[in-house]
Amino acid sequence: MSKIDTKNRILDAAEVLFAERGFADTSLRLITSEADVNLASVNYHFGSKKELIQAVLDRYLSLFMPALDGRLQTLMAQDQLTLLQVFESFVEPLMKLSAVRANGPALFMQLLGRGYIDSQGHLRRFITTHYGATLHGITQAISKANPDLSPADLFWRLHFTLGTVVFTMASADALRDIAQADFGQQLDVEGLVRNVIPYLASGVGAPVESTRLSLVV
Amino acid sequence: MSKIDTKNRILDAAEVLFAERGFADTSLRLITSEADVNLASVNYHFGSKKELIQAVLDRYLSLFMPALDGRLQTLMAQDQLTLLQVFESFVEPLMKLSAVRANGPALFMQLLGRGYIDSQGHLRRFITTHYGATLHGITQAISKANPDLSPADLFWRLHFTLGTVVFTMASADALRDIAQADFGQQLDVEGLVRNVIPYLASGVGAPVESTRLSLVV
DNA sequence: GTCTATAATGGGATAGAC
DNA sequence: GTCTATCCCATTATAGAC
Repeated sequence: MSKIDTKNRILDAAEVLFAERGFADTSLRLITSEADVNLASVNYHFGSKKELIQAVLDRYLSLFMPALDGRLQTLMAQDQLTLLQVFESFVEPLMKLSAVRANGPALFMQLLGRGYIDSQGHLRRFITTHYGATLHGITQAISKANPDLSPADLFWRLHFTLGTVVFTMASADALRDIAQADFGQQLDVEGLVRNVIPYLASGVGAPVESTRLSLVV
Repeated sequence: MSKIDTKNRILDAAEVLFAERGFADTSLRLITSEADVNLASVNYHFGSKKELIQAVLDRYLSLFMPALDGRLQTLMAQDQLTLLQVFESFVEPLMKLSAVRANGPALFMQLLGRGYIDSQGHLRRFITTHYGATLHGITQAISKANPDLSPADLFWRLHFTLGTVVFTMASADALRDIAQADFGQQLDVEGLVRNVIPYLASGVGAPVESTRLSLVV
């Protein structure tokens, strides 16, 4: 096995620890000892812990977002599309993240969940400024698949969906252990993702009337 | 206004900060200065930061869980019940948490989300050991409302639901700000909860066949 | 029960030799 | 680029006077 450079050793160790323990609970000392590199090298290569976190996330985002973008554009060229199709278009870009490393898809989703909850809105801002076009493409595709949704409903349901996915992925390891112990079920990441898709599509496509009843003025 | 005792001053300050910033990012120094009590009093009254976190959560859990339990038992006495009814039975026990403090319902949901993601499974274990009977009642009610779900599907979809709710609530403040700015929409907590219910009910009730199609072997 | 003072630990970051 | 040594800061927790 060839020796990989220090920078990538740090990234590889950091993303696993960040995904498992969250950003705040992962010290640079832990990362560098796991990566078997010197403590000072993090600051040399990345400048600070915060910049390391961004680098870890962007290794995935810079692959995932353009791939998703392409998928969505293909989809939008169709006359008709369903919510199921929209959500299924996420799967392949996600699974291709195994190019970064074997369980890249799971790590990415876990990091996304951590990032959205941990730091107060840093990640949200980073994504909307850097990948705003792709995000807009998502809302357009869903709008086309379900034109009945008002912009406000669409906004909320997209965030419900995000919550479903990132929370599930953030606790995926624990949940799969339980499913294995209690039901003898073995799901890999793609199986888990495909398991959640009908739930998402059905939730996003739910009738809106009952929502309206309880709006507060 | 009457002077409340130190213990409750700590609890009141702690839960707000925990909900806003997460457990790891909230120091005892911040809590005690916000509560205007002495730093050492946390350890005197609660023993440790960890026990303070549990006390904060149990102030709500000890009210919410029995109330939900009663609701579910009433529901189970009916001949027929729908998923919407099951999820709507959560609303009143949740809203009654405003007895603890004005925005108790929102705080509780945010703390639940933080707890499930932050500490690696501590909260999950705490809830399953202390409130296992109520959790079992939830699965029974959903099973009765939708007998087609296999135990494994039910397990997954319940956790999808949990993810939807806690993630939404953990970022509720930011999301409501955005909804206000972009759509002029003002939702209070109950409005938000009732907004999410059709999504949940529809997701949990989604057909299971499409799930099966794409399971990976 | 409350306070001050301090212990003990672990964190991020950096200077400077190699 | 890498390493050691160290700075400086913040944390939790506690001892002991009041």
